[in-house]
Amino acid sequence: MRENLFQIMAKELKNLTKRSDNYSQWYNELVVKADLAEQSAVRGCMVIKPYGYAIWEKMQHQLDEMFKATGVQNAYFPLLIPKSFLCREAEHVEGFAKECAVVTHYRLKNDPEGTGVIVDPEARLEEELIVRPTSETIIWGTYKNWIHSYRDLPLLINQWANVMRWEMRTRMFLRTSEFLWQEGHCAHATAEESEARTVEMINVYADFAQKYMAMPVTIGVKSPNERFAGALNTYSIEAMMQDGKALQAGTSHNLGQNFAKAFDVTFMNKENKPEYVWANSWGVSTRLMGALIMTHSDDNGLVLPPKLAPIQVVIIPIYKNEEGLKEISEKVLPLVDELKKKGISVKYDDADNRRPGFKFADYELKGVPVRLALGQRDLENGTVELMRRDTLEKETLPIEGISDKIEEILEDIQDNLFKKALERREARTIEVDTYDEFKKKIEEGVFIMAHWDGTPETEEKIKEETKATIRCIPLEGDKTPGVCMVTGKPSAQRVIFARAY
RNA sequence: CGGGGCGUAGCGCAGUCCGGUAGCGCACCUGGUUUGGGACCAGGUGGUCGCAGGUUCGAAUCCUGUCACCCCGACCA
Repeated sequence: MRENLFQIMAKELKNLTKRSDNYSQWYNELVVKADLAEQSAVRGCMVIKPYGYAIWEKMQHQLDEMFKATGVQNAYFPLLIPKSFLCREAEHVEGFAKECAVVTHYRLKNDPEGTGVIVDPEARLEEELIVRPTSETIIWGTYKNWIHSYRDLPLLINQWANVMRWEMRTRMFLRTSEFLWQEGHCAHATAEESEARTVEMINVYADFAQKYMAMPVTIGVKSPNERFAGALNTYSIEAMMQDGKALQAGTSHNLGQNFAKAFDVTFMNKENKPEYVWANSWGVSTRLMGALIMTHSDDNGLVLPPKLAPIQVVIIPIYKNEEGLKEISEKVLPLVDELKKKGISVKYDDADNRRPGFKFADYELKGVPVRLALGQRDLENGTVELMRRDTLEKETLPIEGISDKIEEILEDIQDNLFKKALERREARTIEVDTYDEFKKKIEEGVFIMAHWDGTPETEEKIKEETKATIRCIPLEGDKTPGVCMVTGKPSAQRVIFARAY
């Protein structure tokens, strides 16, 4: 018989590093039990529940501010893309064709041979519509009408939207059929400007990941095999999950003039000559939620960095009767106000239908960074019990000045989570020089820095034999040349190999 | 699309081999006692056993078909 999450976690999943076998089960249960999301009735889709969505909203809000600081504006484009649009860019359509949902009809009718409704065969669309898997095509189809002169550039637009990719296999947050994301689409007058924008945005993502999600990432260039369909070049941020697998957390693509040519987007330059514009696109998705969960969580549940926690502090009263609760509330309510004035989101959970022990476990499961507990004993001593979610350490502190202390601890938790994740990644990143050693080490769940001859064939061979791919060619760090571990041909620098989600 | 698994109460499952009153835990409702780490006692509500056929006096159980979902592959900016 199946016990509850905690028993399962305790029994089967005690050691994080040994988790890889059951990792996906652990992850799924965590998403469901922490009340973030659940599988929907629609194949491969999920229902994001209020608590999960609150985290996403915090991410959105922060990203939006960062985008706007670079001059980007928000807009919105249609969900449905005419099939002919999608086909304009050859590589692009090839990359997405296998996973597109298609709208073919616009009407239903009563089933003449029974109850219920059927698709009305009379109502077939002349041209099928594709549910957007990404919006490059519809957006460049639109930009054609927006861009005429060099004075219209740069055009810096972002949209928050849902997209659909009919993936064969799905996993909550990491790869769902429908997902929420933002996609930025910029048009520039020169190749240099467009490249600079592409790099700027991957840096924004890296900043966000590290400062807000407390998740260390490596910025790098994708190998040709992993490049976005229709791009000249793809930059990505790559993160390591607790099982040592890699997760691509955000991408920024330099599209060159491919889409401008496909959609005939030109502008008059200062010399009054027509030129194709230079394009880039960049996006992050609800996959970041998955990354957040898999980077920090432990067997007690979610662990949220304070900067993204919908509830940063929860206060739980411990009392015997209504009188007791009243006394505690008198002490707690001014503290709640004080914390709110500092901009800290705080929940005072005085619901009397749950016992304190239940609440403790429940808020741990939800990843609330700081918990205060206040009972009769504390009232007498002028103290409060504080527990921090990252270390699970409890201490009893004077209630006097506790709000300053909390502010401090929240910052410390944020830093500590990043530090822990960084240490883990460093401990599990190794340099390897022979293919034999590579094959052995890759089984352990590590990032391997190795030399590669730069050819798709070699990468393909490694992928087939080891399931590891090149996550990225890091922009920073060691640039010492060497020889490819497989072919012995020259290599410009080490690249990151790992198994990926 | 291959290989494996599963479908029984809101959730998690037993029962299927060997056909014979539809079960358990959690949740929910009522009452009481509780409340410093997921409370306890008593009582109660809740089911076309995925769907469709077939065999049988009788099917959750056997047979045929079909549809979901999950895991492992293939696929995946």
